[in-house]
Parts: sequence; C-alpha cells; structure tokens
Amino acid sequence: MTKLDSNKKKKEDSLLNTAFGLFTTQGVSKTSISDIASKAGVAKGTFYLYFKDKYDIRNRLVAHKSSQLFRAAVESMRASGEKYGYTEKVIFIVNDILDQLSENKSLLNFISKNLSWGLFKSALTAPGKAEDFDFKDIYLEMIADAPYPLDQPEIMIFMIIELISSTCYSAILYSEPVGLDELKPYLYRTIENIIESHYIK
Amino acid sequence: MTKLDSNKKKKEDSLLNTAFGLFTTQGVSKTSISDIASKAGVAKGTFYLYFKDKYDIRNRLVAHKSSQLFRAAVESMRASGEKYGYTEKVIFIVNDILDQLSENKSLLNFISKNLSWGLFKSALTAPGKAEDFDFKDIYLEMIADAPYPLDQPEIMIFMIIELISSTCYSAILYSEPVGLDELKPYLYRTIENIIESHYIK
Amino acid sequence: MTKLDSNKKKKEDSLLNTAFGLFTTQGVSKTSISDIASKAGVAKGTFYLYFKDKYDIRNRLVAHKSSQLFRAAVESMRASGEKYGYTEKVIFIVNDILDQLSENKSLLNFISKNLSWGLFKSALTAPGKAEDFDFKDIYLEMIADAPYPLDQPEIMIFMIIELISSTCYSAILYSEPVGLDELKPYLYRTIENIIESHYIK
Amino acid sequence: MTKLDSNKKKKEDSLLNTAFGLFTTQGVSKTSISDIASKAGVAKGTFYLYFKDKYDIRNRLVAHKSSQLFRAAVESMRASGEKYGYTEKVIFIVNDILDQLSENKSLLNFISKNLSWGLFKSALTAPGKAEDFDFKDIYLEMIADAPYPLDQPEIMIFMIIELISSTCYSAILYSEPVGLDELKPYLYRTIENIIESHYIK
DNA sequence: TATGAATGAGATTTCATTCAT
DNA sequence: AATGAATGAAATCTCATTCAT
Repeated sequence: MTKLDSNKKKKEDSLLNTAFGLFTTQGVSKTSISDIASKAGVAKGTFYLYFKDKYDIRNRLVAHKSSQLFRAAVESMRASGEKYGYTEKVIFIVNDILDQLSENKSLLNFISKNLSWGLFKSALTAPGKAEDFDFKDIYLEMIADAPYPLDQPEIMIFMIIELISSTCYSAILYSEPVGLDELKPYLYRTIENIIESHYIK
Repeated sequence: MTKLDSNKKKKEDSLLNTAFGLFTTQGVSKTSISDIASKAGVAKGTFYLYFKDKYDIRNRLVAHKSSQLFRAAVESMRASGEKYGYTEKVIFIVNDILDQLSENKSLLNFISKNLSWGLFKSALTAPGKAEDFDFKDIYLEMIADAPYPLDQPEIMIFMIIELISSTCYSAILYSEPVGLDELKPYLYRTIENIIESHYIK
Repeated sequence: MTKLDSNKKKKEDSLLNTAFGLFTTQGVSKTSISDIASKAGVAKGTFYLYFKDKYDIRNRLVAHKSSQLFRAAVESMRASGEKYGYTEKVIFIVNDILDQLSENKSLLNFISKNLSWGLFKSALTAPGKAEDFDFKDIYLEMIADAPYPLDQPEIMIFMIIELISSTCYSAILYSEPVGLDELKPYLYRTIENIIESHYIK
Repeated sequence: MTKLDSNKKKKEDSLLNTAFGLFTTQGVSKTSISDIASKAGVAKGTFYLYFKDKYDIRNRLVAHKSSQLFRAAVESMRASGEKYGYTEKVIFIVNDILDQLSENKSLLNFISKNLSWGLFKSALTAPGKAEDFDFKDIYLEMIADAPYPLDQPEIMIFMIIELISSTCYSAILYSEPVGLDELKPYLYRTIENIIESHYIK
C-alpha cells in the first residue's frame, strides 16, 4: 500500500467512524453530509469521492457492524474452549449477540432500524474485505455441523434471525412487553423448537 | 354531529387518506406536508390544525391500518362460520393477514417500516374510536380461549407478531430467502410450537 | 353601565392585561394575537372586535402604562406632604419614575422600546379615560408653577424626558456605561441646568 | 487577496448594501431574507453563509453606518481648516451629524430605531475593519483635548449622545415638539452645560 | 357579540449536490 | 485528489385575518 493509498484509507475510515457516531447519536435522517464531513475534518466535496450518498455510507456501516457483532460472538465461543452441541452453539451465538446489543443500545437502535435480511446475508456471505475474516465459511460450517441433515437451513436461519432481531429491539430498548432477561428463556426455547423442526430425522 | 363537526371529520379523513396514498407510493420521507395538504385540497396551515407533524399523521395511520388488517381477519374468520380449535384460530388470522398484505404490498411496506410493538399494542388495545370496533375484547378473548392456561400470554403474542411481521416483509416483497407460500408451512409450524410451549399443562 | 357593557369591559381588560404580560416577558414581535386571545380566554376573532391589530393594543398599553408611572410619581410627591421648589419637584418626579422602572425592568424594556414622544404626549395630555385622573392639568400646572416664566416649556420638558428615557434604559438594564445610582447625580445636575437655562429672568 | 476572496467580499457587500436599502425603505421587520437575497442577486442559502440571521446583518449595518456618520463629521471638521475650542469641536460634530441625518431621514429612522449605546460604543471603539479608520483614537483624543480634566468623560459622552439621538428622531422626522432648526439652540446650550459641568476646575 | 376553523402567503432554514479553483 | 462557496429547491411551520355559524 502506497502512502497515498493509506492516506485515502484514513480519510475513508474517518468518514465511516464519524458517520457511525452521528448516526447512532442523532439518527440517520437528522445527520447531514455536512455534519459528517466537517466532523471528519474533510471538505464536503470530499465525501462524494468516497460515497455515493448518505445511504451508501449507512449501508456499508450496517453491514460492517453486523458482521462485527457476529464475528465477536464466534470468537467468544471459540475462546471459551468448550465443546457445544449444535443447538447450544446457535444459542451461544445468539446470546452473545444479544448481550453485546444490550450493552450498546445505540448500536442496536442503528442496526435494527436499518438492517434487512438482504443486507445481513450479504454481510455474512460476501467475500469479506481484507481485514474481515470470512463469514461464508462459518455460515456454511454452521449449517453443516448439525447432527441431522437440515430441511431448508436458510429458512431456518432466516426465521431465527428475524425473530431475534425484531423481539430484542423492543425488549432491550423499551422492556416491552418484558425486559431481555425475562424474554430470553422463551426466545431460546423457541429457537430450539425451530431447529428441531428442521431436522430431517 | 353538527354540520361543522362533520365538516371537520371530512377534512381530517381527507388528510389521512391522502397521506396514506402518498406514504405508500413515495415513502414517508419523500412525502412533504405540502404534498399532503395540496393533494387533500386544504391549505397547508390546515394540516397543522389536525396533526402535529408528519410523524403524528404517520403513527395514526399505522395504528389505524394495522387494526384494520386485524379486524378484517377476525371478521373473515367469523364469516367462514367454521369452528376452529385455538391454534387453528390463531393461524387462520395470521394467514388471513399475510394474504391481505401479500395482496397489498405497498401497505406491507408502509406498515413494516413503521410498526413497533408499542404502536401495535396500543392499536389493538386502545379504546377504539367510534367507528372501530373494540379490539381489546378480541385480544382478551384470544387469550382466554386457549384450551390450557397460558404462561405469559403477552410474550407469546409478542413473539408471534414479531416473527410474522419481520419474516413476511422480506418474503413477500423480495421473495427472500423464499416466497411467502414456501415460507408459510415453516412459519405456521413455528407458531404452533410457540403456542404449544406456552401451555401450562 | 349595563351588565353587557361590564362584560365587554372585562373582556377588553383581560386582553389588555394578558397582552401586557406577554409583551413584557416575550417581547412584542414574538407575541402573536393567538397567544393573547387564547391566554385571555377568548376566541381569536374576538380580539378583532376590540383592537385593530397588535400595534393598536401595544400603543394603548404603552400610553396607559406611562401615564400610570407618571401618576404614581405625582401621587407619591403629594403624599410626601413636603413643599418643594420647582426644580425639586421635577427631580422628585423623575427620581420616582426612575425608581419605579428600576424595580420593574420588564416594564422599562417594554416602554422604552415602544415609547415615542408623540405617544407620551398624548398619554399625558389626552383627556384621560374615566378611571385615569387628568394629566393635562398636572402638566399645565407643572409649567405654570415655575418661579420665572419659561422660554419654550415644551422643548424643556421634551429634552428632559428624552434624556431620561434614553439614558435610563442603558443604565438600568445593562449598567452601561454606569449603573443608575452612579448616573443619577450627573443626570439631575443636567436637568437642573436645562431648567435654569429656560428661565426668562 | 485571491480572486475567490474578492468575490466573497463582493457578495457580502452586495448583501449589506441591498439589506440597507430595504431596511431603510420598508423597515426591518417588513424586509425578509428572501427579499435581500433575491435583490442582491444571490441564492437564499448564500445569505446564511455570511450572516447568522436578519438581526446579525442589521447590527452590522447599524454599527457601520453610525461610524460612517461620525467619520464624515470628523473629516468635515478637519477639512474646514479652522481651529476650534473644545466645546466648539463637540458641537461642530454634533451639528454635522444632525445635518447629515436631516438630509437622510431614512437613515435616521433606521439608526435610531436600532441603535443602542453598546452598539454605538463598539462601533466607535472596536478596532475598525481595514477600510474604516480607527475611531478609538479620535474618541480618546476627544476626551484628552478638553481644556480641563474631565470628571467621568464616558458618562458625559453617553449623556450627550443619548440626548441628541433621542431628541433628533422626533424633531427631524415629525417636527415634534418643534423642528430641528428650532431645537438646535436649546440642544447646543444643553450640551455646553453638560460639558461645562464635567470640567474639574 | 362571539366563535374558531380555515386560509395561504410567506418566513426561516436546511442541505444534497455541483463545480471552479 | 481535495476543497468549500454557491446554489436553490424544498421543507417545516407561523400567523394575521376572514367569515360562516
């Protein structure tokens, strides 16, 4: 990487970080490109050299941040050194992500409001950037690891993710209808049921 | 109702209908209050006599439209004249709502992007306006009807609603990861499992 | 006065009092007719039955409040029971008015920003309303009382009033260039000089 | 100065001049920022690149115009080539300013309605912009020039300025209670008295 | 007299985007 | 590649005034 390239990288990172800070504190629609550029210490015009518009930078952030969440959960599981069964693995990861989000409500708010399955899937399966590790393998491994063949594994994962992401928003941010801790047992039991019902025994 | 009152009602309805049309075709953020007022045939200032701002009218629409969906489903069930078991009832209603939404994708888009559990709950349980029938009763009846006592019925309903609303968005609008028809069996099986696991037998 | 008339009077008074409160706390330009009417407990349209517009009510208030200031000063002088010389009389009144204003800064602010010589003169010399006592006499008496004939008494009074009203604004509200107490001796000496130089000896 | 800078200066000047024209002919409150921008030939948004709001541009104009008045008077005195005594100097300047104002009633109207001692003082003593000459020196010289030491020179100047500005408004614009020419002798005599009484002999 | 819904012009302000430098 | 002045459309919201009831 030449010095120029690294300089460009720095600008881009600065824009991404600043935008994330503003999006999570003020919301996307109340953050202007002016805000982002001036806080990042670059000129307004420079923003357009790196991103098409506000939604471009937002999508890249959502994808990046959700893959980070997932990566952290996987690493945390590996670090634990324990051996888990298949369902345990899934729930470990879900649980870890929920805990991360409940520690970081502005991130939760940002991701929930802007995440879509398509974005999530591309974040998980797209060839990661240099610095990211590759989720595609993990995702496939996750599917392959099951003790029985899975009927429609993608639907299964889709339902689990949608169930979690939509319930945790309300539970963590508003304790509605109950707080996260009270919700967890019901959520995990439902996840177990979903997985179980996808086994082809 | 005096002539004045009925006139006011007409204005408000006209604003609500026009706003709904614009929100669903152009999206909320691309719809301006100017648009709404001029299309509704009232002066801009008049808008502010009835609504605080764009988000006020949006919330009222979301609440109204979701309660309409639910009402139509319940009526359709009654009209069918059949006798259903508890789980069958729930699934009948879910199925009916999903079919309504898949017929009306712009409504789905509008509601999903703007629905939150709090809004939904208040739409269901708030004392309906004169013209609405009262959902509170239905909601309570739904809970009371179960063949066994329910452990945390609100959590159960919450999970079902969140699961449906978030999965159907992607399935109906983008056929991602699969289309609605392909998703339905898995969804309904999951609903059955959720209900079953809340029974206190 | 019939009951109807007294009712009208009450409405008008309520509007005047409310407007005064709002003018002094928020300023004239930030007070809307809506504010006045709703706080006074009457409909917006009713305002227009009593006043032409915001400036009409403002002018009536300025005139009324400045004549009140003057009346209070004169009464306070009478109440003191002392016998004063001519210059002493004038200074007593000036001093009393300044003290009133420095106790009531919002009144000072309101009057200073909106008082003009024309308005003041009409407040002093116009045939007072029923409840006001008549200043015309006092004004004339003031002129007649001088120990020598006065050369251009109106110019004299004009200069005194303008000098006081413009200096006290800055002195009382901002202590600029000095506070009122420090300013007073210089002010009074100047008043003495003005009077003295109008004597035709 | 680069081409860009000179261009910016031109824009700002154009805005200032246009605003002054509109303020003096229509009054401040009836002049909108839209008016100013469109008449100055710039886009509305451009206004906000140079001024915070209408009151910002107004204050800068008042300060600028009052210092111009004063500068013109001082220059006119210098040009006359005569040698004046101290009191004569002050009265020369006052007289010159009054004549300027009576030639330019809209300027008088604009300044009087918006001038405050604080604004005036900052116009006189603030380090002038490049194009202005520095009044601080003149102001200090004016004080130092007196034939005797002055007791509280700032109060003296304050009283003179306030007396003049408030009396001339009514005299020039409405000939109330008398026209400017008739008022002048009384005014100047009062100024002489004020100065005289501040001498420490 | 009194009301207050309706008006609609118009004020202020923001901001994505362009483009000359 | 970087800048940031300029744009000007568009958004939100206010408010004096009218007029049917």
